Amino acid sequence: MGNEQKFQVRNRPTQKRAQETFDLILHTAALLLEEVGFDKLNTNLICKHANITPPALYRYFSNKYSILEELGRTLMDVQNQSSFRWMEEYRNQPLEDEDLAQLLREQYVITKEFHGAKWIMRSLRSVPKLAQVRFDSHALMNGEFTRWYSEKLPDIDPKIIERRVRVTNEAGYALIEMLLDGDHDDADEVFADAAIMFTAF
Amino acid sequence: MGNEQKFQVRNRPTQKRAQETFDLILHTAALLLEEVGFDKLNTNLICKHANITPPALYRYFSNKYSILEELGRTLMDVQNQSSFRWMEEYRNQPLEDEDLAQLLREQYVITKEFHGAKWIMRSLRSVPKLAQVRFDSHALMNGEFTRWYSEKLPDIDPKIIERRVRVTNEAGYALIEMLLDGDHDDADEVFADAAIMFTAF
DNA sequence: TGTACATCAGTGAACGCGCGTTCACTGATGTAC
DNA sequence: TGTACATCAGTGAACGCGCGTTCACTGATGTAC
Repeated sequence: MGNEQKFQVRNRPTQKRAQETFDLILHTAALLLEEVGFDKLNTNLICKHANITPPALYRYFSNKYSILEELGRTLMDVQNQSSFRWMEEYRNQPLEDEDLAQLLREQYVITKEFHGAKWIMRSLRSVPKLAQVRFDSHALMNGEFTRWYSEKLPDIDPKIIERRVRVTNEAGYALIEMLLDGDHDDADEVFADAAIMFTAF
Repeated sequence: MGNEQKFQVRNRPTQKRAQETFDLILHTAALLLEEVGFDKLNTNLICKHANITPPALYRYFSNKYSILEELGRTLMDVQNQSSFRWMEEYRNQPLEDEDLAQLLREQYVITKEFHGAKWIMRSLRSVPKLAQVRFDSHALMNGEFTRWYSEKLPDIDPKIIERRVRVTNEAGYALIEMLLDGDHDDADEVFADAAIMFTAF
């Protein structure tokens, strides 16, 4: 597909002023996502709120999808870094329910504090052009977790571990999205329950 | 909000011809969703494929959201009916892993066969105007499942049951969405694993 | 260290396409007598 | 049972708004000598 590149970042900024504009666009977009949601977000609106003109935005991003892609990569990256730290910490320890709950809680907090995260996660789900970002990230994390568990549980078939990691990760993300929707004031209990459920394996 | 009604069905058809057009629009939209996804779907496109003119569509639906809403309600309803049947069947029996796996599998099959279901579920997640459909349906099912489990487990705090039902239902839907994404050929095993996980409660 | 020049960054204004939406109309269906 | 009339269903054509996108330009930053 020759037009795939249309959804990548166009020019990475080089000068300091350019870097500021680049960041400003991403930051403004994230704030606007929180305010108006994904479908109402558009490039003109971002420009208006960022006090720049469309061609300035257009220099760096082809369209709103490429902005979302950039935000999505950043969010996934922040989440993944947290998982890596957790894996490192518990590499040589026995694992308990509470430890898993801790991981989920931390993911939740990180995501909650990331502007527009709710919408970013949703659009990574629902926009085909962005699905790749989510897919790559999940594939990476599933792989890492599978290796990590395999070290801990060398006598279990890695294929089974892989599948269960996939199931728990997917469920974990879904629960975080559920809680981000608001109206749920029992995040801690939900994660505690989920952790019990996950360690059932 | 005075414009809330804009996303409801406008006129329910009365005559036979009208009913056919109404159904044709929904059916065409569902097929198109499978083909082009949610963002590329629009009313003009639906009209073209259904061989009708825009005002004909507009007589019944205000816009693509109201079509999605109708499709969403229907899908949720079909899913829920299946859950009701399952609950009825196992009301007076002890529950085993395999029974839960059976429920999940049936939900999966039903959803898979419903045209455009993947996109319908996704848009119910990501479009705020449609979120209510999903919310209502989940609230209903969580309530029903909570009552059902409470009968079976009278000595457990209903509040805990409610939370765990919520967690498992949300996870269940997420797994179905994951599997609908394709590239996963191990649906049966995933559901078997999930059932083990869920019965851990 | 200053200046001349090249490149980078951003502006202002416009344009064209596609989408939702409407208007005035024709044709189809149902109903009263 | 037939006909006259009311209402329902759908057409054809157009329009206007908003969005993405571009063009020709000005101003800012970096660099070579």
